Amino acid sequence: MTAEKPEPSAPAPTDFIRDIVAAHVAEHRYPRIVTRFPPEPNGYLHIGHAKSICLNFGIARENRGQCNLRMDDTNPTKEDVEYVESIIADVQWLIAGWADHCLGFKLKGQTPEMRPVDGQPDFYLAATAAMPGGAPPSALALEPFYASDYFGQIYDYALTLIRKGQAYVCDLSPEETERYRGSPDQPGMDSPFRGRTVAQNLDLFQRMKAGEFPNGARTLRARIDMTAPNIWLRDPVIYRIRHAEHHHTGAAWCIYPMYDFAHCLSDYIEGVTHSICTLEFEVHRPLYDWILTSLDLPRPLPHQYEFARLNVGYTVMSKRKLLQLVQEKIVNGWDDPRMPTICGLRRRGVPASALRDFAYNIGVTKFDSLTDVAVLEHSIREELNQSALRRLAVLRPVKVVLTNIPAGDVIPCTAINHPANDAAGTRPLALTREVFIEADDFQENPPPKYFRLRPGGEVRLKYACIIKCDEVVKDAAGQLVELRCTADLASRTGGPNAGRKIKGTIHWVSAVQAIDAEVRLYDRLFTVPEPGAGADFKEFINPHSLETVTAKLEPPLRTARIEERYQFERLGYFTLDADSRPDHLVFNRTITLKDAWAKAPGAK
RNA sequence: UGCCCGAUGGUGUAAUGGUAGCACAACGGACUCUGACUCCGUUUGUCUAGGUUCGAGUCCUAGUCGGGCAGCCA
Repeated sequence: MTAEKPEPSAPAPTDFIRDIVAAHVAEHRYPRIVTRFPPEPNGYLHIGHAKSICLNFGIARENRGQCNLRMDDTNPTKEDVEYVESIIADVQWLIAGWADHCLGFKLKGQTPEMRPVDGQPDFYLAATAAMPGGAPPSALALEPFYASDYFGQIYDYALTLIRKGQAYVCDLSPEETERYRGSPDQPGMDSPFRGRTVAQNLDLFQRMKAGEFPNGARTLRARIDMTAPNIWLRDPVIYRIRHAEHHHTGAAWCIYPMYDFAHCLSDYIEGVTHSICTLEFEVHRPLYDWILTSLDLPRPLPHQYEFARLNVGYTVMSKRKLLQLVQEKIVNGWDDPRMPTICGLRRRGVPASALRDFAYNIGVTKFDSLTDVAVLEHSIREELNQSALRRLAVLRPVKVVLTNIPAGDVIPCTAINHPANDAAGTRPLALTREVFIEADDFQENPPPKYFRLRPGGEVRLKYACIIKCDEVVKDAAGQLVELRCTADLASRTGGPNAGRKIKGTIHWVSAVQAIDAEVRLYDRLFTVPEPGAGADFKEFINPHSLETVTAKLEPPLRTARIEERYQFERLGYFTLDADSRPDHLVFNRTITLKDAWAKAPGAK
C-alpha cells in the first residue's frame, strides 16, 4: 500500500508562456485555451517530453482548457505503432489524477469534418468529452489525434496554395535543391520550375498523388523567397513522394506533407490556440505563420511559442542516442530503469507526481541550460519520503548470533510503517537468535565517528533492542563468518531500558524468517555531466550502473506489487520490478537515501 | 562571417523601471530508535562598455560569450 499524497499545494507556476496565455485569457482572445502535445511516434518518450507534457497539460489544466495528444506522423519510414502505443501509455500515466480531465482524444476513426464558416469551407476536428482517469482509450473507442488523419485536408490546402500561385511542383533532385538553396550567408537561386503555370502544377501534383513518379522525382514547394535571410523561407519543400506503407493510413498515400506544412495546419484543424514547441523550431515560426496566413483561413489562427528543451546532467536525451543504447543492448530495452525514458523512470519506481514536481521546479525559459540531476533526485526523494511505507531489508547480509536468545525463541517487536503518518499503522517483526545486519554496519577497525557496530561496541537494532558485539568469528581464510553478540532485552522498544542512549541504530532482519530477493542497484548511466557533448557518448558509459545483489527482506515484502514503493530503512526507495515472479522476487532501487556519512572524511 | 534566440550565485529560476528573492547543491549546527526526514544558520550572483532616467538585472546602442538554422527528418 502506498499512502496517497494530494498534489502539492504549490502555487500555480508562472513562466513567460503562461504569462502570454494569461494575457490572452484576460482579453478573451479565445473562447477556450487549447494546447497540444505532438510527439512523432518514432521513439519512446523521455523526461524531456515530460517537461513538455507538464507544460502543455498544465496550461490546459490551469485555464480550464484542453490539451490534445497528437501523433505527428508525417514520415511513414520512421514511425511505428509500437511507439504510438507506448506514447499513449506514458502520457496517461504521467498525467493521471492531475490533468486527465484535460486530455483531448477523439472518436476512433474520426476525421475532420467540413464545416463552412461564413460561407467559406473549413475543416475542424474537435476533441470528445474528457477522459475518465486512466481508462485505456481503446475501451472507450477513443484514440489520440493523428496528423495523418488530416492528409486529405492538408492535400486540399496544398491545392489551394497552388491555385493561388503560392506553391509549385519542382523537379530538382535532392542534391540540386540543396545547391539552389544557397547557404546561410549566401542567397539561394530560383528553381527553373518556379515559373510553372497553375494548371501545370495542379496536374503534376495530382499525378504525384496518383503515384506516377518515383521517390524523390518531384516535390511540392511553397513559393516564397529564395533570397530570404531565413532559410526556411527559401521555397521550402512541403510535399515529398514516399512510396511507403504508413502505420496509420496504410497504402492510401504515396505523397506525404513535410512537418512545416502539416504541423501548423494540424494545429488549426484542431482549434489549437497555443502551439508550444522547443527552441529549434523558432526559425520555422515565420513559415508556420506564412502558411496559415496564405490560406485565408476563416477561424482564429494558432500561434507558436518556443521554450528551451530539457538537459539533465549525466544522461543523454536525444532519441538517436537512446535508440542506440537499446539497439546495442547497452541497456535492457526502452524501459530499462537506467534510461531517462518515462517508462524507464516508471519501472525504476519514480512516481509520476515526482516528475511533475520536477517539471514545476525547473521552470520554463528560453535559456539553454543543464539541469543538475540532484534536482530530479530531490523531487523523487521528497515524494517518496512522504508516500513510501517503511520496511527492513538487508542488501549485503552479515550473520549475527544473539547468544543469549535461545534458538526457536521469537521475540515480537513492532515496527512503524511511516514515521510521519500514524494512519499507516504498524506491523509485527520477529527478533530471533540469528539475524542479518548490513555488511556496512560492522567494521572491525572503524574510522573515527563511526557509530555502528564494532568489536566490543553496542548498536541498536531498530524496533528491537541494543546488542553488544562480543566476538568476531572468521574462517581459515580470514573471512567474516558471523558476529556473536548479546542482546540487552531490557532495552527493547517499550521496555524498562528503552530510553538508553546509544548513538547507532541499524536495520536488520530475522535470519529464519527473512525471504530472499534479487535487488537491482542502479547508478547513473554515464560518468560525466555531459556525455552527449563529445564525439562518442558511449565512452562515458558507467560500467557500474547496475549491480545485482541477493538481499534478505522482511516477510511482508513477499506480497509487494508493481507500482508500490517502499523505503528500505536507511538504504533507499525500492519497488517491485516487472521481472519479479512469486518464487523469485526482483526489486529495483529507485534511489538511495541521502547519506551524510558516505561523504564524511572517515568513510571509505 | 547571413538570420533568429539567449546571458542573474556552483546549478536552475524569480524580480514586468523602485530593498536582487526562491529552489537544488555545498558547508556548519540542532534534533533523531533511519548518519534519513525536519528545523536553524552560512557562503556564493545581475557578461562587458557606454547611454536614457531621480533611480537600470529590467529600456537603448555597441561589443563579448553561448545556442539554433543550409533533410525530400521532426
